[in-house]
Amino acid sequence: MRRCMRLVRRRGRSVPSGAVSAESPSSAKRIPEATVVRLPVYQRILAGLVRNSVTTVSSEQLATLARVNAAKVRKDLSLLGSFGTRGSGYDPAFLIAQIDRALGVDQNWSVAVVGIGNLGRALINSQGFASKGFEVRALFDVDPAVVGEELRGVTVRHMDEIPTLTAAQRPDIGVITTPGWAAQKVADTLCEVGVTSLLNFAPRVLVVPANVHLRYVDLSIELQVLGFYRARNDEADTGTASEEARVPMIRSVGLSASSDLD
Amino acid sequence: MRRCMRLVRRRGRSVPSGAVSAESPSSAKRIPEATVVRLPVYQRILAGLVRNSVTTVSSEQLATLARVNAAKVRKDLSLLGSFGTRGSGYDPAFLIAQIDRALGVDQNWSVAVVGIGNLGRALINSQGFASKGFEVRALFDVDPAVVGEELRGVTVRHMDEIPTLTAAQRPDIGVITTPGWAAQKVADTLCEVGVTSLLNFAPRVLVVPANVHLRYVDLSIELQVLGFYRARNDEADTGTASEEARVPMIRSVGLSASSDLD
DNA sequence: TCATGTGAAAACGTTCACAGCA
DNA sequence: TGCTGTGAACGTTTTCACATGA
Repeated sequence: MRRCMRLVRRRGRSVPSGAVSAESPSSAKRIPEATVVRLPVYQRILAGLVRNSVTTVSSEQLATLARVNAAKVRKDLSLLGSFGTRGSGYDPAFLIAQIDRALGVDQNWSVAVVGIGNLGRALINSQGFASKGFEVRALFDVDPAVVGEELRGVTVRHMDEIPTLTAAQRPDIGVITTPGWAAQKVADTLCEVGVTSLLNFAPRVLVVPANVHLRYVDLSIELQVLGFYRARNDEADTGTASEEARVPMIRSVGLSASSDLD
Repeated sequence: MRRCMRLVRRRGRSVPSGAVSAESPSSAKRIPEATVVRLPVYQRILAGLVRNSVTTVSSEQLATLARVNAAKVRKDLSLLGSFGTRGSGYDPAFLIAQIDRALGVDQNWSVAVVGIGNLGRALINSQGFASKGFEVRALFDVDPAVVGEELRGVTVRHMDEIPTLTAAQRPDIGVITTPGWAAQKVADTLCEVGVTSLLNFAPRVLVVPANVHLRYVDLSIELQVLGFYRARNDEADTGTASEEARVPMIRSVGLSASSDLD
């Protein structure tokens, strides 16, 4: 069972200690996925600060707002570069620009949504897509009642047309919002035309080529996870603590403990 | 043969005294969150096997279907107990029952959805809720055009009615599908009536009491993460490997490496 | 003085490798 | 023989603690 071992890992990760590459400032260090997931959160918070004309923010403040540990914020941000000022903090507007660059937001990705049911429609209309950097450029379904419909200026086409997409028309990101039973076929089709980033909302484990990035969003898993903790912890302390337990917003008080979950 | 039972006491948070800090009385081992998230996936796969009248499954097979490492499957399952048979494997139906129990599925949680927009409607109609163990029992919104509407047999009420819920009417899980700006207020209200499990779809970091379990589902974060990897990796290896890289569908072939990221 | 940036340590999660059992 | 269950190794992520610099 070692046939299909993936040899090509991105940049050799066993970097000798102290190997600080003195080259391009942009993608100097490897950014762990855990950090990547937090960057949009920081970004969102920073945007709020900018709207409120805040011109300086410390890692401690940012951490409080993001409900994480301050050291984590510093580590995360330091991966992008040294953008803070010792003694005072970070400039929100500048930080946003740096995070944007790291996330590739400037590239304006095109998105195709496959499966125009309730969920698909919800996503198309959601904030998430409206946000900068993402544009819904193609919609697909198989239902004759839906094909031809126009949503947000984009006409729904039949799924059979996906294979006819040219390289120029090919979306950067494919979003799968079909029923579970249809998801694998959709993924296959999208991968075949060269889509390499997929976001799957269907309750199904998908098989895709190794070069394709696949992320899952799964409502029923989230519910079941909540159910798990509900069944475990809550039975122990039901009823108590609805008063004092409220997490303090007070600055500089360590909120280290409650960072992860809760 | 376990040499020390890790009585995990770490992360002394500043919980006021009197809180029930003792370890969980119900089950033996602590189940890490990473495992909890995978359990519903296994469960779903096992259900498919049962439908196909499969009576035995090995960790290797299950791992292949779930696209994870076989050792991980065994570790995960062993946390629930020793349910396998050496030399042959696991009984899918039995395993489902065990996972169900661990997830508290037998308890039939009641769910309230707050924010009956596109997304809320999509969720209400989705498979996730239809699945066993979850029942939408209350719907809330502020829009007069929506309040009074009936969805799946449940009438939408005004959010102002949330505080009037009795303990018996209180949902086990609250789902927040409002716009971002309204989410914190909704969370506060739900927490005040004693809801201790929240699933937040609004693009906002929420502050909740320490005893409340809060999970996030955030479309724009997922898109941005995909954008990140798209911008980083893909520019490097476009064009190559579009053939050899295809993950084999062959059963029992190791897929060890490619599970997590990528 | 104050907050960043970062080695070092701790915690956590995954994978290996194999003892032990059906 | 074949597969589970699990110590131990390994890799990743978080947190600590403090040197460094504005």
